[in-house]
Amino acid sequence: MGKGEATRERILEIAEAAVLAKGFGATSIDEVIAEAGLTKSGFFYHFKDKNALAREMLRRYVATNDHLFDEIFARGRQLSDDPLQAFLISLKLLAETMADLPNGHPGCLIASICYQERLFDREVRELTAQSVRDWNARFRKILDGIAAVYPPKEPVDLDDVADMLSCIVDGAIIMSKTLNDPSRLERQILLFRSFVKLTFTPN
Amino acid sequence: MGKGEATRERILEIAEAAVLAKGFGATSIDEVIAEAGLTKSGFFYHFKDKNALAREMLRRYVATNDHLFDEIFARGRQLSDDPLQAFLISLKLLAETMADLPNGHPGCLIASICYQERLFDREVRELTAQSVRDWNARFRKILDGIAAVYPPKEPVDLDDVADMLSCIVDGAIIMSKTLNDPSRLERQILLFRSFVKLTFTPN
DNA sequence: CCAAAACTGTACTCACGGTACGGATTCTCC
DNA sequence: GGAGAATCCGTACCGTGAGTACAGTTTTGG
Repeated sequence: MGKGEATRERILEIAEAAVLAKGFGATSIDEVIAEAGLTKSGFFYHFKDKNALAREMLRRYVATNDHLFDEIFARGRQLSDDPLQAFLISLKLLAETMADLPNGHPGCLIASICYQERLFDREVRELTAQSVRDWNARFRKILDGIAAVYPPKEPVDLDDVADMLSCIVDGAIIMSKTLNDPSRLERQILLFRSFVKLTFTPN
Repeated sequence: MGKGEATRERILEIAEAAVLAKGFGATSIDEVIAEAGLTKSGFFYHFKDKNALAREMLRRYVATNDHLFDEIFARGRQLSDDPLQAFLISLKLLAETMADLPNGHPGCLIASICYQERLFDREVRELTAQSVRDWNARFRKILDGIAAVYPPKEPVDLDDVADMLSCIVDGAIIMSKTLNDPSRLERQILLFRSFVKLTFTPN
């Protein structure tokens, strides 16, 4: 890794924390470069403008999350051959992972960008939309595997159930931050787990 | 209503739409006053700074939502004496109401503020937290009434179930906006309804 | 009609995003 | 070890938006 790449990474890390804490619009380049220890010229050497910064932040965030999901859901399948059990295990792991974050979940970049959409260009907005679609598709695939073995009791749309996980996580992060109570996120994921259990477990 | 009050109301309405569309930080006073048809001096006559604007916007938003909830859940109780049925009816009404918004739900001010917390003073943040607590308490009370008649099958924490509704609505709004698909909000509320039905309906 | 309320106008300040560009390091590779 | 590219600094500048100050003007309601 070249020196430039290391600087880029440092900028992205600092910027992400700042954006999640106070929003993109309120995050000044001046404060980011102050913390990163470089000048304005240095910053604009790496990113042509704030939108370029947003794009790279987003790519970084999505990649990190994808990797996390890969791990968690692979581990679930590894611990049980039954697709339902594997998913329930993974959800438990997900809840634990979220709960273990020291100061609570820092926030969801997609949600943060969502409420400031006009600030970003089409490419950034398309990136957020695509990542949400990908996550939903991932969950949907898992649910398909479960429904093939355990037909759901209540007639539910599996696409909606897949969406629900993202919705709950995003919503619970907001509630955790608003009420300053990190535990809510974990509890909401476990409640979603109860829902899945209740829906697919045969009587 | 004096003329000043009417102007205040007009400013708040314009500002709310702008904030939900692009975030508080990106909403300029200049554009708000241009649309409202008054000068900067006129604006600062009504609000001493942007934080005062945020406070009043929030009060307005919370009051509107409270009123909407009052109506919807009163209507549910009115249509059925059974607490579970009443809640299920109300959730259906809520889903319909959200779906009927012409351009999709404009967004949740609490969520919008949540991701820009550092921009606001303690009073604004306390206002958001209190309104979330109030909504959760409202739902919790309804769930208590249901659980008294229909003990839940899966052992769930009623506080968490109450939280879940807010989480899902907030999360679904984000997904709706991100994917530019207003229908997701309605479907998520109906899915929560399925969850409630599944949890409390006796076999 | 008169005083208070509801504005207007002008003229500032300060912070921030962004541009421009020349120069100085520092790294990399031959 | 030298050359060229990558990385970064310094400085000066522009436009926009938040906010202040304050004197003056219109509008409203009793």
